[in-house]
Amino acid sequence: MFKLNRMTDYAIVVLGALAHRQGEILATAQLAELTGLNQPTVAKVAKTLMAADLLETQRGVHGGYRLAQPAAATSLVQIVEAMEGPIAVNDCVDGAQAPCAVSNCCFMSRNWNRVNLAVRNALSDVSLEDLIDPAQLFTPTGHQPAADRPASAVPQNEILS
Amino acid sequence: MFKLNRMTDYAIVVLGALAHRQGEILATAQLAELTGLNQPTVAKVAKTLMAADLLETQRGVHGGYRLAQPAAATSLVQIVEAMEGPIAVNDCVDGAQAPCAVSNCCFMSRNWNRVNLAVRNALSDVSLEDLIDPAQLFTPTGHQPAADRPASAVPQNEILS
DNA sequence: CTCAAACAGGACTAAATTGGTCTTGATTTT
DNA sequence: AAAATCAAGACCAATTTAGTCCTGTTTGAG
Repeated sequence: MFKLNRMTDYAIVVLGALAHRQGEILATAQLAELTGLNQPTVAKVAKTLMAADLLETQRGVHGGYRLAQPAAATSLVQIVEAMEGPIAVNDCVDGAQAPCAVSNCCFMSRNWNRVNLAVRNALSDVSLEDLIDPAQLFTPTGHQPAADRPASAVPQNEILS
Repeated sequence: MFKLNRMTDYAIVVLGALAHRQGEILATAQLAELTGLNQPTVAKVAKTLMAADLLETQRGVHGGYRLAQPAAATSLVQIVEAMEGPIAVNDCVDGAQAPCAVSNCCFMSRNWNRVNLAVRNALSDVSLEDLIDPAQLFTPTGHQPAADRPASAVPQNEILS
């Protein structure tokens, strides 16, 4: 447990594909093909990443997405927070989405913040470039999408495996 | 996000109560009263903590639970792993519960393991004793359980807040 | 100027997970 | 023997997550 959402996994693969074709604008259909995800899923992920300014978009015919910044400049914590909201191991932590229900906040708060910061630092030390290996990624012989297998039996995130 | 389960929060409060009454054997009913949780919830949490050898039990009349080791010797990672299983930010990591679906494991595996280890270390650096403050915890004037409020509106984990 | 390709934004449904309760049985003390 | 207590697991409800779809807007090509 303590696992990232599947959508976050997808985001990393999509960003990886864009990093591999550095600077190019890729449409969701192309990204879907490169990553093995379905096009609507790619679109959803891209929308979320747009809201966090991790992607730039070009609308209209021949539109698509490209990285807003180099892969080396994008840290894992940016991606995770883009997809899942602020890192907050519980509601006692600064930045948690649900506010403390009791007005004089948790007496453990200081310690939880310490834990939270440590976790956050662990993620910020890793860049998108660190995470992907462009040489092996998104090549024809690499990974095959689960196109011919029942969708229920094979979750899409196995492409990360 | 990246949040601990509510059950893990409960576990910490229960362990905190036991740490406060160091060495004493407390029944689930007593723990429920001290923590503001319901007795069945305490029982469920205690069962899980038993399975991870974080508690010792005494059955029969005047039975109950006590810490299996001092609070300073119990790290947060032990508690989290007891309640949620091994720390695994995704399935590409050693120790993940779902195995890699592709046989030659993820090419990102090495990097994910690095991330995972960093997160795990962040949790192992904090002991149960660090986390709780016995002086303020479980005193009559401390926190009042959400007894008179509708259960649906107020999740039990606000006691951590 | 019109059409088609592509993104924007959000609503919606289904599936999976989590949280909480309950029941039945075993153990120990009085 | 009875009462108090834990053991183990089944079970349902609530929440969260994943995935799909629809309607609108923008842009380039013909």
